[in-house]
Amino acid sequence: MNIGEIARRAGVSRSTVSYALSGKRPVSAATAQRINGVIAELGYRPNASARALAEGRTRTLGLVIPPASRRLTDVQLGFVASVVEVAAAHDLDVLLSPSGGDHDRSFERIVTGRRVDGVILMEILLDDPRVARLEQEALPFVTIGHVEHPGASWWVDVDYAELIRRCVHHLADLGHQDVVLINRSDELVAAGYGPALRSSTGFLAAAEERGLTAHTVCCADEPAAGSACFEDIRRRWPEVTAAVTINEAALPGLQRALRRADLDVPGDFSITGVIAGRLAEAFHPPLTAADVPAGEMARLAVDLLVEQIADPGATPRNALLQPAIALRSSTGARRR
Amino acid sequence: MNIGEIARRAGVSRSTVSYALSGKRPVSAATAQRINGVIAELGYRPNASARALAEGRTRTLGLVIPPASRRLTDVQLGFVASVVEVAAAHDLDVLLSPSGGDHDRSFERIVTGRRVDGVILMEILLDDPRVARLEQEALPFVTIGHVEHPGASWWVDVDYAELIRRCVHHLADLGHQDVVLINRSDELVAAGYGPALRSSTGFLAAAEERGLTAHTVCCADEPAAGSACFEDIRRRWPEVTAAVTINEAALPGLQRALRRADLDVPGDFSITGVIAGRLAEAFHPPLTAADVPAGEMARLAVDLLVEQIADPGATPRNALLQPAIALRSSTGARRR
DNA sequence: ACACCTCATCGAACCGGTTCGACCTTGCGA
DNA sequence: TCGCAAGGTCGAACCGGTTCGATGAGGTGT
Repeated sequence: MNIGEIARRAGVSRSTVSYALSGKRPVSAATAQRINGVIAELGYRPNASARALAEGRTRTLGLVIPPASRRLTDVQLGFVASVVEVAAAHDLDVLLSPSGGDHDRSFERIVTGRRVDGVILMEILLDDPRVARLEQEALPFVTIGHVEHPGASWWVDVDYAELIRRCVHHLADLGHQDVVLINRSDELVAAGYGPALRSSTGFLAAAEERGLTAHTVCCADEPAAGSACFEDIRRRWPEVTAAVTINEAALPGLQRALRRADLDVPGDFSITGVIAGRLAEAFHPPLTAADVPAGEMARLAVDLLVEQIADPGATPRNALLQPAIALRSSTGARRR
Repeated sequence: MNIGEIARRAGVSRSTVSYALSGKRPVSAATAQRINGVIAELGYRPNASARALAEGRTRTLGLVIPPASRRLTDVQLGFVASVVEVAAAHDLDVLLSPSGGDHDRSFERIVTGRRVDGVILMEILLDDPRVARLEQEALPFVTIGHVEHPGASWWVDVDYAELIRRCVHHLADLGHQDVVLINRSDELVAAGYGPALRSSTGFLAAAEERGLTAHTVCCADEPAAGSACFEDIRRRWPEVTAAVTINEAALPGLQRALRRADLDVPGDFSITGVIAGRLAEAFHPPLTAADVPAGEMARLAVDLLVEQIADPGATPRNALLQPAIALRSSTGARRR
């Protein structure tokens, strides 16, 4: 079922079939109809590899995800699904590449082998080697999160510093004096993971603005660590009455530790932060938190990438999202 | 940076470079070294599209996932991540295609355009049109779940009927007389989703074996539905003392409803079923449940697919997994 | 010394599309 | 009536690899 076969059966040349399909040159109505008839009859579709070779583009986007060993968070998973869906709307396919901070075989295969027209890079570090690699390869790309000094680059990010700042102000308004930030894992912070670092600076800055006493702790991305972390906080700083967190994976553990300590939320202790809406709703009570808009980020990322692919010379654009904090039931006035 | 350029700089023909790279014909040590030197210097990698066209295979697997609109469950997400990782170990890339029961554009693009060497089909229905499509296209594929009458086909599945049967026996051993199955959504059941149907039959059969009174309900895949569903159960069958479920998404709602009804687990009410380990641990108390081994399923699925691609004439194989039920703390003796 | 074989390499064809330039009609205006 | 433009089609080149058959150089056996 190749284009030559179609041409033969329709009694025309291969180029005429090609033009009938692409519409890049006029084809007489009679011929077009004959060709379309044959195509429909045989269920023909052009071979994607051949087309990619000839056109010099693959109609495929690469999506670099964190390695599976480090479990993807709920937000990240929603993001992946949305990217695939938005790309499909553009008639683009999505190739997945699990890759740690260092560029591994999978990443190299996609980038150097010209398997994709552009790349979306998830969970980038403040100084990410893969960014340099993509620039060197002159492959269009959009990062989720931005590097420390995003000269002229394309990215989409959530303004963690600002969101955390708002959370702190919200707690201060409620009368809290002693607050803690439950950050993500040590390793991520050490590796230079932007959201973790920016949350931390935003948190400390806001606490200072409002004259609060602030502590920050790192917590591995799993329930057990959440419990341990909370107990640690109670032991070290018993005066703390509210927590801000961006660590979704630790929430179940946090919940359990709160119950064990027989603390009522928000009566005895307030919790807020940046949390996927679905998880915030699942908490008991539902969490007052900013929801990372994974779907919108995916749409923006794909749109930016498509724009960049269409015109590689365009001046880079970016988007810094500031989703609103949804008021639910986990924050209340200080009461001790 | 194409193979001609490498050949020119190494002073050999294109075919010699190709043979040096593939090792399919001997190349003298001196020439090989010269070629490798040039390749390393220029950072050359063969163009994936050209190679795919020439070889007739893309070194890419297609993974058909449920559409993003229907949120992927935790297990499914773990599965996707594992598939990508296992495929990467085989030096294969993974192309994602969101597709509902009906074959849509994305699915057709992947299948007909020969973009992939084989397909893994998630969440198939008992009678799935996409299976027929793949057979017609003579494209190797492995299904997750099996169709009603899997003549000679390749698949991997979890033995829901058996697992649910064991759950019921476990509850019967603890003295429970009245049990309920909280199944997945009406729509899925109506569409002929295998695990839902097989869970139901396994549940009823086991209850009969042990002389239990059994009820089954469907529940949409979201927390709110879980609450409503549980309240409905209490109202209709107040004598029920234990539930078996495969609906992970409803768990948070179930949890909330239990608390509202002031029921202690497992003192007043026992819960078990087939649940992702991570979610089972997050429940309060941790759930006694069978864990769907997403990682192992992914490994098996990819291995089977690779085997089938290597030898399309091989006799089909399949795997029916029966993971053990992990005893945690959500089931106890009947006490009323 | 000659035939013969092996090893290393080359050139050409091929995979299945796209695209460019050329060609032949046909219709229109001057 | 002739010239020219536009419409429709074709053949050939090209994208960047792989693979097959042929060729030449060098070594061996008789």
